[in-house]
Amino acid sequence: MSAALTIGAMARETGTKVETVRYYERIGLLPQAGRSPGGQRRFAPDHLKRLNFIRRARGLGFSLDEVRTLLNLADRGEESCDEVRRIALEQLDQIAHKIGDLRSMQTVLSDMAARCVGGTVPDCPILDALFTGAGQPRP
Amino acid sequence: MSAALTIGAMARETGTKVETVRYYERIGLLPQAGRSPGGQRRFAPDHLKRLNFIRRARGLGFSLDEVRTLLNLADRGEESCDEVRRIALEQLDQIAHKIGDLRSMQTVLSDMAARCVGGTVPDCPILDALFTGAGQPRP
DNA sequence: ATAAAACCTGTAGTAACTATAGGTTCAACC
DNA sequence: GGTTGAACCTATAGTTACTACAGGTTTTAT
Repeated sequence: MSAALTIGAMARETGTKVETVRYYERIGLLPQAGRSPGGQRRFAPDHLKRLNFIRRARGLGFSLDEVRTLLNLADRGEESCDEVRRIALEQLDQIAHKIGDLRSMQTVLSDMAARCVGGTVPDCPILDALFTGAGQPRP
Repeated sequence: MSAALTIGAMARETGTKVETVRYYERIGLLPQAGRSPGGQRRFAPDHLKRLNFIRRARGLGFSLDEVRTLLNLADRGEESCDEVRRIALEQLDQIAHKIGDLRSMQTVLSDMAARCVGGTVPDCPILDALFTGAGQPRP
């Protein structure tokens, strides 16, 4: 028998609140956990992996619906291959954009931090450098 | 006189809902817009730039509070240079992590899409490849 | 001049948590 | 075997960040 995790352990290891873990189970993002004789949840390592994924994806700005889609991709076997490919490419596109945006931010912030060492921030125009004008349409 | 934008134009150009623009103004993320004689909002190009920034940053998983912090960095002149530097470095750290996570996702999704061309998805273990939180040291 | 589109305020609803209340189970110690 | 305190349970209410009306006014195009 592999190690069964309590909800507290799950939360601790993923930086999640206990209540949030229960919430994810309730809305079906995490499959129902097993229960102890007394009725407390006992999670399998698989649950932990899944929760970890959810949290990271959320931190990157994916909605719970998008996370659900990504997880379905993972769960799905070989059936519906075209669909899998379509979704994967769609997400890749979004990810490329996100990385681009983060890179721009990185550049500007590094510049700023570097200039700050000198003693003054001349007039750090973070907005100008980064997000001038209208950006790409969002999917 | 530079072009004054209606709220609809602002929304259209940034992929935002009109209501959301008003919301940002209400909570002080966007400074008060000017008004037409009849009382409708008229935004300056600066507002557009700012709104654009907010939207992108939100799409990258920054909270409104973090966005506010970032905007304050931009607004601040040369005063409080140490503070600016501290926050910039902090955000840089976060951004580096986010880029790393997105890269992992990219790798796995590309692999999946590539394999899908062949006709079948053998058993694409997106979770295993990516976020094996179980025992892996977090970067 | 008029009609449709876009705007206004104000309020209520949704998504994704987060906190609290009031009670039960578990594990560790005597 | 009894007790006690941390961790757990359900259920519900509150928070954040929007989003969607309702009911009315202003713009704009004919």
